[in-house]
Amino acid sequence: MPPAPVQPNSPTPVWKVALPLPLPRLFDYQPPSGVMAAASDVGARVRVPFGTRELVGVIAACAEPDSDSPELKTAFALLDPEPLFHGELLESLRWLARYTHAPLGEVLATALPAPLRRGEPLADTHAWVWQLTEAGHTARERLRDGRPRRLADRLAGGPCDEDLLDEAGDDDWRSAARALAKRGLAERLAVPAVPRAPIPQPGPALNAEQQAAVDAVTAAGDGFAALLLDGVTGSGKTEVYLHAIADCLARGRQALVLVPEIGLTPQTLARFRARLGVPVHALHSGLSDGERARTWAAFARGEARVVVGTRSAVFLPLPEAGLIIIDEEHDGSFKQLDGIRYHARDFALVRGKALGVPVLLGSATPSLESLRNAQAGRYAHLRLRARAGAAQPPRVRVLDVRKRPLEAGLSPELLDAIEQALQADGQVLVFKNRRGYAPVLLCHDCGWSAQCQRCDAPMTVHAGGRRLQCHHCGARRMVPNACPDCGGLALQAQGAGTERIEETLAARFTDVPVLRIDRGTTQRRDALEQHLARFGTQRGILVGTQMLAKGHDLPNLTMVAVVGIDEGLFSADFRAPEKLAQLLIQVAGRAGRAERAGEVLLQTHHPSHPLLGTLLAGGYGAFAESELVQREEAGFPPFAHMAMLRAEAKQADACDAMLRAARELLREASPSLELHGPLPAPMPRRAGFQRAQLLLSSPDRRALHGALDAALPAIYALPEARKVRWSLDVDPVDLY
DNA sequence: AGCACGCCGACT
DNA sequence: GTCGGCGTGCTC
Repeated sequence: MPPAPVQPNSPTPVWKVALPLPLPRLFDYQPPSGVMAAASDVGARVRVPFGTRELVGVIAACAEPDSDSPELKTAFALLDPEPLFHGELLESLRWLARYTHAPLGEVLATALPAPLRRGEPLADTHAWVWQLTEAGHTARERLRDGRPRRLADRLAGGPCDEDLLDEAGDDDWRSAARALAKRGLAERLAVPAVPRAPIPQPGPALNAEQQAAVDAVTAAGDGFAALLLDGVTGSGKTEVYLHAIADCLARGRQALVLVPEIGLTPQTLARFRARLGVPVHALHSGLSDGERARTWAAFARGEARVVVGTRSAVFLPLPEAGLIIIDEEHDGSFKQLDGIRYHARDFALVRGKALGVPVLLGSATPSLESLRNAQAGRYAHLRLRARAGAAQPPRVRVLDVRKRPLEAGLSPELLDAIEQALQADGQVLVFKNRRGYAPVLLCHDCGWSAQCQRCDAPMTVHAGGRRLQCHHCGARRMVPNACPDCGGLALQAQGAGTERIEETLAARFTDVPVLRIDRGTTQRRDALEQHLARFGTQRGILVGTQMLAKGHDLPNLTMVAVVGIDEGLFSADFRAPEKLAQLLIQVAGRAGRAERAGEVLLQTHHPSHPLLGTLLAGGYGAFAESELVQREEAGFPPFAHMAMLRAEAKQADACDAMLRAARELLREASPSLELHGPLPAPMPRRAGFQRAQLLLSSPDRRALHGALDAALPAIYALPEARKVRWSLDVDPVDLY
């Protein structure tokens, strides 16, 4: 093809390419010979030379080259005939890059499954059909009776999908098809997959509150709306989701459902699949690259209709979007803690707005951010107050353990209560937010404690007291026979983790099974389900961490005992009360879901702590209201906006120097910005690196972002910045 | 982030 | 005399 004529005096446009590098700029490339750079290329991937290596980037713009750029290199190849990113997704990702102050190339790379990031073509999602050839049509009548004849008769009416042939029941149709193909009578063709019309199955009737919630979502129809579905455990939020999705599908639209990392169970998927009557795609860390890439492609082509996925599913293209749901919207796993530090819930809202579709946020314990938005009228506040069926809310009792003798952290009263619950044929859950045998190994003679060599953190005792393990860098070693400091033999495991509680309970209650569920026993995705299924509904004791706070129903669970909450009551982190309250409500929600009323025991040294008082007297709503007042008085989110600049290096002074220089630049950019630090990180040394941080805060989000926009180019250029690894976290969740 | 270039220690 | 330590600087 001859090159298109170029306007005289107008420089030839080039591709401005976003590369997956921590560099805040685009790179200009000449298109390969015979190709003109055109605006329609924006969003397509290109393979380009970069230094001595080869990278895959995305064309972010098509324009004249920068006047000050060096001699341009030529791109190797345009990888996409049609741009991979376009329309809403590209614009939303541009917004995310601006909001997180991250390079566009890195944002676009994190939005892609690995094969696409590497430059592989968009995965094939074609369906396969079989059809008779012309020869097949004429020869059909002469075929003998048998499988090939029956298949040919079936195909005589037109091409037939392989899936439908599978469903038709003749298990051996494939060999018949091969036989026909060999004789040139039939052929296999790739055709675009077409979404099948949904065949939904009816579910239980909705109560009035559920119906009102579904109506509110459907009323939003073709426009953006944010709706907070605030419903106690067991109030039937999932039924509301299913009805809203069914309505979305009936309108021929796609639905995206985001769930927390541990919420994507085979049971959840099975329920969605059974009810919606369309293929429901799952997207989580357990899938292969190929599966993720195929799902991405199926959504990009508009073939797939429903996805239930964790955090990264928020990056799926949704050309025919109709609804976005975020289940357990308060859950911390929606925030990515490394790389591009995005919040999937917040990004989902941005996408919903850009797509013009409703976004439904569900939780029994909404985040204070979302409650504030509801209070301010930005979100519709939908409430589900009634527990489905006849289930009673659990009775909650606070156990004062001051001056009580503790055995593995369990008081005699708690052990008695467990005994009683077991005698009544119930199941008991003992919840402790600390895994391992004991959190510390201490020398009773000299006070030495086992510290990690590479982190400023004590090592946790594991394996029944025989091994030490660091939960921060993964280091492991054996427990020494004698104290390394004084040589004494008085080494003692201090405190109790799930392992030690399990040991103690198993020794005391010898006639019932004791099952421990934590990251140590339950690595694999479906292991939790398998363990709980084997445990069944017999009387017995479950010991576990966070993992047990939600998920699988335990219909015979009559008592929940929560131990070790005192750290949460007095943590320095301003979000600790919110996290603790959410955890207590979630754990308590596990008890008494069946016809028996459950019992919840909270064991604490601080029975009169206001958090417990408010939570017990007024529930999560009352807690949240009083906590919001305190956040406002203290100038914390959601009444202020924050960003955290973190630095790590082998030498502590390098971090400090970098953050001090950055602080000067930020101060120049905005005199009103609140700057705290540089301060050592809560764990000043981790995996051998010294760490420090600078906290930025402002009541005005625009002021915060303006200051960052103004100062970041200079921060990138700081000589001190090259001596450390630094990162910026907008809306950090962990300050301490 | 990679990767090359560059200038100082213990080895074939 | 070389292999290799990681400091510094650049990438269209």
